[in-house]
Amino acid sequence: MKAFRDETVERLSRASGLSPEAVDRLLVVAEADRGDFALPCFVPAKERKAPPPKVAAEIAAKAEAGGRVAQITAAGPYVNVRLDRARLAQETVEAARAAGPAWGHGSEGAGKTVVVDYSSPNVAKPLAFHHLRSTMIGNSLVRLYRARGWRTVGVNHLGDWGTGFGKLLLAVELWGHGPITAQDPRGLNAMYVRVNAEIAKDPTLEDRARAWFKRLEDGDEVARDLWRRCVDLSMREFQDVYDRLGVTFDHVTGESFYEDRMPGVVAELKGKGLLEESEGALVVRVDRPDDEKEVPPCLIVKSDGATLYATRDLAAAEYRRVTFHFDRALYVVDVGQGLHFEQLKRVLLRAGHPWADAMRHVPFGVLLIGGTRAKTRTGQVVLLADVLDEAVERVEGVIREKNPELADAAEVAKAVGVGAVVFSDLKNRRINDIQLDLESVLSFEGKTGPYVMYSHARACSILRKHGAALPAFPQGGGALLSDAGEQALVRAVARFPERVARAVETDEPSEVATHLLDLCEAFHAYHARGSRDPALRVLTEDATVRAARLHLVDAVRVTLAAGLSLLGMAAPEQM
RNA sequence: GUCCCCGUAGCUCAGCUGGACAGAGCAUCGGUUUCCUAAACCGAAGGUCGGCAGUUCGAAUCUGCCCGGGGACACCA
Repeated sequence: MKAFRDETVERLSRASGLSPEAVDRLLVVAEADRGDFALPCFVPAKERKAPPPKVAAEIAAKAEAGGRVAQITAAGPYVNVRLDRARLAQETVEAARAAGPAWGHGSEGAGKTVVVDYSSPNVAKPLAFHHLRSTMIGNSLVRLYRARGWRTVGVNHLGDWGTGFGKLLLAVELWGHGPITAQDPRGLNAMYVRVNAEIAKDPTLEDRARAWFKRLEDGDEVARDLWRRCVDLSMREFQDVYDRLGVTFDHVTGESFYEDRMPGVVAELKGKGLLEESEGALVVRVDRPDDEKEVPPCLIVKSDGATLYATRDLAAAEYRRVTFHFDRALYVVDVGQGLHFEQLKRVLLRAGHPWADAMRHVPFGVLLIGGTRAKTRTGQVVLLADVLDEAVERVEGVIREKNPELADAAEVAKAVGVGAVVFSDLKNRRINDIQLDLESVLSFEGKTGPYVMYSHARACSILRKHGAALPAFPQGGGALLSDAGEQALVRAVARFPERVARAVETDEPSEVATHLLDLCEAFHAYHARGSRDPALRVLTEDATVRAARLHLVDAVRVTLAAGLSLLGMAAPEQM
């Protein structure tokens, strides 16, 4: 598609006298029935002090069609461009099939490194449904960046340190370590919920929890031992869910990993004269004279001498910079932490680290339950593992009903069930808050993961039915893929790579998800019309037509498989 | 109080680096299975793009104010 756009720009540039850059800025993608591209002539008309329709007519008259451009016509104030669709069909199908799983890949990230911090759950709590967001958005971003040539480093920054642990150790002091010895992660969580409830009733317990964390930080052996066992227990449970989701990391480093680096961070800030005492604590002021808003100081050391997560994030940022030399660092963390990352970046900049500008908070909306934010502390959670179980079970039911012959039904149900949950999270823009609505997460009709996977399975089914290897693309076959249904597929396949690039630019996996839905819609409509008219089937009588259509279906299959993979989903060949 | 995000059909959303008539899915109603998987397709109905100004040849898209919802604002992460 890029070659087609470039050529369009070149021809319009020559005809209009505008620079290629100017044409490229103005050129829009037209709706299919109007052509392929359109050039609105309002801006050039203004410069020439002539009416837009006149300018459009002049440009259209001067422009020469040819090559990849079939037709250039004026329509009111617009110049419409129609591409050589036979050529577009052929080049697109050939490019997609040649690329295979690498369709959509690009090289603009070559030589650059991105560190992606995602999932990063707190230890001693189970993975709840809302953890899906950071986990799957981050997982997808890693795949997307890698596809566009970046070297990627996926980091799981476990919350295994902090006052939360003090609370847990306090709980053990109060009620014993039963859940730990019993290897019972849910019991551990119940204890965490209970201790938070107790603290809410009796605020003096808060201080005792802080004291426990201080003991941990000071290296107290009892505290250390309990802590280690809690972390191990949680990690085993996390890994189980990550395996089911197909999520992996390059570096799993808890906040505790930075424990011995924290004094260095504090010393650095002190050495640069940035630390100030405030109400017994040490802070760095990060407001600037030209600020239009208030940016409160960043708290580095608490009044009892213990550190905070800002301290650890500073240590982590410096560590990642030194270790991975990143050109970009993403933090896939909910939108509520915007201020924290703003402060973090400002502290680093004040400390003379210009690379901090490469840090990007990639925010996402929170999960709402009954209109209010889901909180693990109050125990008001839906476990992620339970949702996955439920989804897989429902899919098994659907398979029994619709495809009882399916050989590896259990495996397929796992893939489709998990895919349904994953896709429900990735299909919308990150920033939207999401209401917990299991019915829509577990529905398999309409714009869902199973719908996309089903499209892929149907494409595979047609190719399987054909049996033999695909014949060569027929001479002049592009012209056989010329009707509206086929052209819609060609366009969707052709535009896939630019959507992937855009997903990376905007850190937005939903760019890919919505594009796949568009493609699926076109594919199902194309597929269904064969029910009415055998001549419109892919596997039709005419061998030449059949060959051209098979190539197109294979290009669709390649695109769906590549897209699903970028979203971190499986693409079963049957379901 | 200050700041951030969101506000498009009954519900969930797409469209938002401004461009030709605002699109889907779910739900509702009506069709399609001797036919490449009906997890599908086709059709009907459904919208003051939260409101008011402004910028512009042109605004769902940009700016300001207001309203509504969510969130952040130091010793939690």
